[in-house]
Amino acid sequence: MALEHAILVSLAEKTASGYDLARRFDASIGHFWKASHQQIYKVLGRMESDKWVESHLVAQDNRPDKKVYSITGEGRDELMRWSSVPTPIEPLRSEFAVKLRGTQFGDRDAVLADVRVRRAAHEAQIAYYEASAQRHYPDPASLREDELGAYLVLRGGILAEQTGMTWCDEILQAFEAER
Amino acid sequence: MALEHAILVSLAEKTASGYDLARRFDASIGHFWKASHQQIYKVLGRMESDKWVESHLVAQDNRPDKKVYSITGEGRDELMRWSSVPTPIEPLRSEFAVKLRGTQFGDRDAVLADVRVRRAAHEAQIAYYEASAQRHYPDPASLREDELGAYLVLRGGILAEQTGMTWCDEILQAFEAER
DNA sequence: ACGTCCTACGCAACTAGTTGCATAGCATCG
DNA sequence: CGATGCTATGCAACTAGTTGCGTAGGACGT
Repeated sequence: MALEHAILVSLAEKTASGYDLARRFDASIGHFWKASHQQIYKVLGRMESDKWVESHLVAQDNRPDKKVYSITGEGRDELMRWSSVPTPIEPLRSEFAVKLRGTQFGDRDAVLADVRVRRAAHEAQIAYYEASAQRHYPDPASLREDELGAYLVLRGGILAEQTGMTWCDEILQAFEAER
Repeated sequence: MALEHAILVSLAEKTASGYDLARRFDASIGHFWKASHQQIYKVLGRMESDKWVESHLVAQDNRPDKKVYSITGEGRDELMRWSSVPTPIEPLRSEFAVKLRGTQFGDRDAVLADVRVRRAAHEAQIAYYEASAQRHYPDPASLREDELGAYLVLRGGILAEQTGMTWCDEILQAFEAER
């Protein structure tokens, strides 16, 4: 269950409400672990019972009250414990790969159109990540200790997207050669 | 729901029992879409009610009977329909990325040990895929039409694993430079 | 005045997938 | 002769995550 730990990491960086977390998950951390607000609220409730986080209500002007969560000592202990357990290697899981494998039983042109769409999506995502890297870490040679993790994760995203694009190109080439 | 379609693709290639499918999912298709035998049996039941597949019992010597499934016309129609719908782009999902991001709140050396283990796993997987490619597709320049999809999927696996290894190297380098 | 969007929280019902177990015969190894 | 492991199917209970809906107030445009 990485969602709990993703939330702990996020709260260790900065306290937040469920709503704030949902927005963070739409942005930085969420590029590598998606979560809907419903899921976040549900898990936050469980984490509060487990004493990993605690909350207090904050009244706001012209806005609904919010419940701001912060990580507890036990939460930090759990983060430490979790970091020392090897992460299970998550197998690849790609519906697109299944489709590609079954192209001969389907609509070949539709699959190729799909590849082109995916290639464009990878390209856009690379541009987005590159811009983000440029903005937050203009000098990767000298990163603060607390920036290193986030930077390396961003690098992982860039590498993965570039690979996705390369794969798309290889697929298009192979199908064109075949025709 | 790609499991249904992965099963349809597999059955379109060759009829199989649930048990056979489970073993195929441990081998070829399963490298890109894992499924337990329980999940496969469950889904096969649903697919039979939906008339996408049909089964008949086959008695065997010295072995339990088996229920051999084959794809129906409706199943092939569904495969065709599915192939023409764009595949939703599946977001990255990596517990390891979450951990890397939170390294400052955890046990740095344990995380680095984890990276080394993962690097070795990627290396082994590449060797396995390369051997598989060599054995099944020794001449990629001249593939039969029905081999192309499976070959390209294998290529995708190799590319992804290589990227995983590259990422591990980058992480190790960055942490060594920092120390 | 009305519609739409944003902040903010949450429940209920569902689907997908995991974990643990049960059954049952035959093979193989020590 | 007993343990282990393979073939073969499946149920039950659980967890994680999705989809759809509800509430409630304020902002902002037309």
